[in-house]
Amino acid sequence: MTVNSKFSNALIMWYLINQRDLPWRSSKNPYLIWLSEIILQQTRIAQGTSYYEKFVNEFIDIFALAKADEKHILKLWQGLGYYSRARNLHATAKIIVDKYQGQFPETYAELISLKGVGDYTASAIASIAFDQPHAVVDGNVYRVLSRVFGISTPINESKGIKEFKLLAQKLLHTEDPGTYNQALMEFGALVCTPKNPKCDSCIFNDSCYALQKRTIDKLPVKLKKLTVKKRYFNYLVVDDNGESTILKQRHQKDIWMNLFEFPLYETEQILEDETELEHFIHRDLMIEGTYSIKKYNEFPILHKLTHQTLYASFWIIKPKGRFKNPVAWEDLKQMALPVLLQNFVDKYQSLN
DNA sequence: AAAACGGGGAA
DNA sequence: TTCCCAGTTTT
Repeated sequence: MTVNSKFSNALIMWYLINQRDLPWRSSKNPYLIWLSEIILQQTRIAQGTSYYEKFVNEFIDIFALAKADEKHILKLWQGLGYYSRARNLHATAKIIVDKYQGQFPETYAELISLKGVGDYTASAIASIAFDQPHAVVDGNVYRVLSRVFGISTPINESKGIKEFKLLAQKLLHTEDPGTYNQALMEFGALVCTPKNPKCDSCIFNDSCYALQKRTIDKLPVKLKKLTVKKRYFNYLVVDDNGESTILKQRHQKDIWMNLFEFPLYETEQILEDETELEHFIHRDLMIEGTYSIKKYNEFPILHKLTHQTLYASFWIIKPKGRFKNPVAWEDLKQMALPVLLQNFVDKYQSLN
């Protein structure tokens, strides 16, 4: 028995006993595998599972998903983040229906050409749904392989990306690549965890390089730190006695693309009073001039994203006359809102 | 090659 | 706080 098959056999044995019972594991339907993989990109199982259930219940197959409105899909996606995944999900569903007659392509090359499907997801679908020999490399795989084999090449530079992909591919259990891939990821999620890995009960604790060298907490190596910029958002919340408000859809290439929000006035720093807002309100919101305005939150609400920290102030505007493009508050239930906005709406409505 | 893209949970 | 999650796309 080779070193490689020893590794994959041990892993698969461990997996058959210790795997979690997850909803997408009961099927090899490529639609369900694809859906679960998109949802789980950069997302914990615990967070993604309920979304998977929602989507499966709402869209039983690729045809149902392709026919849906993007607004509907975004609403179901609300709170999961990285909303380009939802937009690409819809675009790809249409492509599968229109170009492939609803049948998922089975080759890696065709799969990776789909929107929102990169090397990881193409490999996952090809191996899990179609038993093809493509190794996945996700965060779990980087961690397990870097520790067990003592590889300190940075995982976020091209050299490391290639090296780990090559190693994962070399270790691949070609008889059952789907199970091998899932086993490796599951092992990283349950045993070889980022903090406090369970080395005592680890099946590789007699050979693990990092454990022997006491470098578990040094691996995998990840370089670079991200820069976080600050932004100051002033949301203008028109409230016509709880009847209607004004909502805008974001279209710019920016955070939350295609989600809805109240009219936004962004500033370079925290806005203390409303004088700077008045021109904007009159020009973009009001048809007839008079209204009252009051700051809702004394201190800006902090909302942290990966690359930016948002400081949000909400200004409540009670119009005396008509205003442009009113939307019933009731209709907000259908619109996808960023979590920051949904939290505000929930709090605001509980007070009225 | 680097930066952007969400939100949440664990330590 | 910091890290990072079944990564991909754009710059």
